[in-house]
Amino acid sequence: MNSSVMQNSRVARRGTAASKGPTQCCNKDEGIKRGPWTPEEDEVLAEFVRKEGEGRWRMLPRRAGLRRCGKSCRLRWMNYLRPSIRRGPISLAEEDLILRLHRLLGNRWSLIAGRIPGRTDNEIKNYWNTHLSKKLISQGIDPRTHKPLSDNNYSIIGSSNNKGNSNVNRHYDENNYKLESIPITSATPVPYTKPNPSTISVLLGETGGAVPMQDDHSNFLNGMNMNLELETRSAWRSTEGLDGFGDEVFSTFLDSLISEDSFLPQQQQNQLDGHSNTVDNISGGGTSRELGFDVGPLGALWDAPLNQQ
DNA sequence: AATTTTCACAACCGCTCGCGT
DNA sequence: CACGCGAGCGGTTGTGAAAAT
Repeated sequence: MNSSVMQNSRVARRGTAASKGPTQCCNKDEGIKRGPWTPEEDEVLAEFVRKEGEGRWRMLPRRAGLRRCGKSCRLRWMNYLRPSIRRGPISLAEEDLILRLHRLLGNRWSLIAGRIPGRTDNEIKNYWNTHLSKKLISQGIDPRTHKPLSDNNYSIIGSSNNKGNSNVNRHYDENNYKLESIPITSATPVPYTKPNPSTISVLLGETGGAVPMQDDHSNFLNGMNMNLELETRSAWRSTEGLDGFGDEVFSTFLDSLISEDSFLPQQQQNQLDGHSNTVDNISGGGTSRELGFDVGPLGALWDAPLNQQ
């Protein structure tokens, strides 16, 4: 996504509200093509966007002569054709950063992607679901909460290892990581709802589902005399109508959190404490700096409360 | 060698918000 | 204020490839 404003303001907003009806641009009739894109389609789309610029996605297919819906065109461009997209495997440094940001932000993939140049939200989401969540589990860490698995009755919802059966959640056996299928009851899915800051840790709870915010974040913010509401308000500013914290403030705030300099002492402290630490175990020494980021000086907070439950 | 299962990721879907009318 | 459009987000699904049986 290349709209940082949108990235920062359009944080997770899945909700329980009634639908506005079917998406209008994606009629399944009218010969709209679906499925994988061909090189020819890619070329047409890329050429058109190069000439005309991004935007007006709904009109684009007709104007470009593509038999795709606008949404599909936009997704293809954003996730695959954009020149700024970085190809190749996720590096250890990127993985480290994803982990840190996920611990801070939860499943807000576009926000996370916004801090990792060249990577898309979709790519990061996929990488998380297929690699990182399993990696954390194998190290005894709950990928939802970034806490030790033994603390929770653990289940993963939202893992993409659900191929071919959308009505099944996969439970990881925390000892051997085998998957077992459990039927979803009507009460199982947890729709995304905007959490009240005071009830965030409740929303994080044991039923699984999308995790909007994590209470270790709140602890660490509280630990810094920074109210959880700062983060919450920043993340949900669009829905709260809050203008007290600008995007640039939140951006700076995030930058400060991925600073390595002050992160290290906490890592060492955690090791001394004999606790496992997500980043410790996984990062392999990757740094934000390796990614070419200029991060701020405040990162001491990053890891402070992880094991203080 | 054939079939089944698992994995990885591209693409889709349903939903929401901002904005213009 | 209500409505529709354009756009973006996160969860889910589809599918080809690889691995296992």
